Amino acid sequence: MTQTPKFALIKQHIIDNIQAAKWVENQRVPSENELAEQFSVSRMTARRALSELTEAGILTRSQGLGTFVASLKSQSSLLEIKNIADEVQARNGVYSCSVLSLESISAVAPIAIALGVEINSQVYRSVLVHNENEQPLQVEERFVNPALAIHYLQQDFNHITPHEYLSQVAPLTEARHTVEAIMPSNEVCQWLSLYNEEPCLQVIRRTWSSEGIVSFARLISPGSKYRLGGHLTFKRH
Amino acid sequence: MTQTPKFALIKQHIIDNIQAAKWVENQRVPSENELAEQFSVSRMTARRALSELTEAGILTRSQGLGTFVASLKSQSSLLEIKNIADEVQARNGVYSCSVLSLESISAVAPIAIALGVEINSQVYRSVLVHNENEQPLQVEERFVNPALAIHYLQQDFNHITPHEYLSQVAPLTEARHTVEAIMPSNEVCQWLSLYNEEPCLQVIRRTWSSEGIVSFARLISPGSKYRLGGHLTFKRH
DNA sequence: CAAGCTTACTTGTATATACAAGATATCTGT
DNA sequence: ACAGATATCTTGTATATACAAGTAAGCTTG
Repeated sequence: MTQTPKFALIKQHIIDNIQAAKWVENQRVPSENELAEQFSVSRMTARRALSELTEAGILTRSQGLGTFVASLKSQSSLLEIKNIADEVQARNGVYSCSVLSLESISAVAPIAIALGVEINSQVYRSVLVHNENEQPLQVEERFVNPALAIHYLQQDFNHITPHEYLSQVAPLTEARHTVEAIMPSNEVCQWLSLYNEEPCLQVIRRTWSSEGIVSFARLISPGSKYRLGGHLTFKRH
Repeated sequence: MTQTPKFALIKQHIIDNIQAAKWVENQRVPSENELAEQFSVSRMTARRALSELTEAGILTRSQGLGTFVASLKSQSSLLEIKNIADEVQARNGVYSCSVLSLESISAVAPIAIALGVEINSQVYRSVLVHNENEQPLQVEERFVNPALAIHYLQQDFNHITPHEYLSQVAPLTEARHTVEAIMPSNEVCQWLSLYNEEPCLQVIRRTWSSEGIVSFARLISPGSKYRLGGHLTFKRH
């Protein structure tokens, strides 16, 4: 009947008022009943507009008090960390991958701690080089908790990336990353075929599933060939 | 009456089935009417459970077809880029800031293009050094579109960071970042008091408001002192 | 056989209603 | 003056109902 639903019109009205700075941070916005009367809709429809904007982080509500414009706080923005195979394909490159090592090793202290397993227990380790057009782009050294990915060593990582495989067998619930600029070790220089020393971007990623820590990975790329790109749009409407 | 609301129980039931892998990716989940009967609730209550899980990205719905378990796809995760003053304070450091330069300059081509203004028009430029415990931690070189932040040059950046000020005068709608590992120029080495060459993390950030491109910033930090930290929890329930 | 109609199921929008529960100001009795 | 009850606002949960609209299967008809 109506081209755009009524609740969407009310949402837009609220967003407009906030963006025009007529309603400022922490200011009260009309109540469900007021909006219902103002727009000649039922309370449930007005409620839907307020609820969805609350879910989107634009408003905050509190029972008994009312609904308010949310504070923007420190406006921290987000950087997306994508699958490297997807990234290469997205720019029409040819992706390939070489498995340099795939083994079970005895976990030394820092690795055992990072994986939450006992020191000197067996863990899986893989070293892959991701290539774009046959040129090494990133080396991935990964330690995997064998309890959560029993068949890790049997995988063919030319067909499925370690991250994809692990997401299947142990659905991720949490991830932590750190990004640093480092000078590569000699070993990494060899893996990446770097003849001249150059700074590299290192991403360290630890992933959790509901069962515990799944894996711990170091992703190292030469600064001249790789950058992390991020893109974020704030308020959706 | 009921301790936990009915719609929350239904949500939990669905999440449990997905996490137990009883319902897998792209599989259909019970319809609103089926859930309503199964849990002896009204359709609207069952609908709420499905809608909220859809909003959270756990399910996908399509009119006429049904509701399905969402695919995890490439599970790209997100890295938060925080305000550096907040970060320093969060680890109990003393934050301070030195303004090295604050001026109006003539925009050379690459800067004019990045800001979307005419070549050789005047733009604002600031160079700040952010310190933690009196030690330089990051240098911020920023170019600002004067049309969108007229009083930029009159600000006291010891009281408000450029990012905070710009967020106030021109609410951000979009941001793009790239993160790279670079070797610092001599100029940057001086600003950061680096005596030995070391790799640095460079974040380039462009920000948009509804009026256009607001600013273009280079944030450079020594690799030995600074890393970007990210943390993401996937499914909330 | 094939094009089009019907039917049954799905989700999407909208309403009217009821009661619960949190917050706040006002009124009341001591 | 103060404590407690009350009234009245707010949001939160839940139901029953109605119709709209997208999808897919089966059935009808030429």
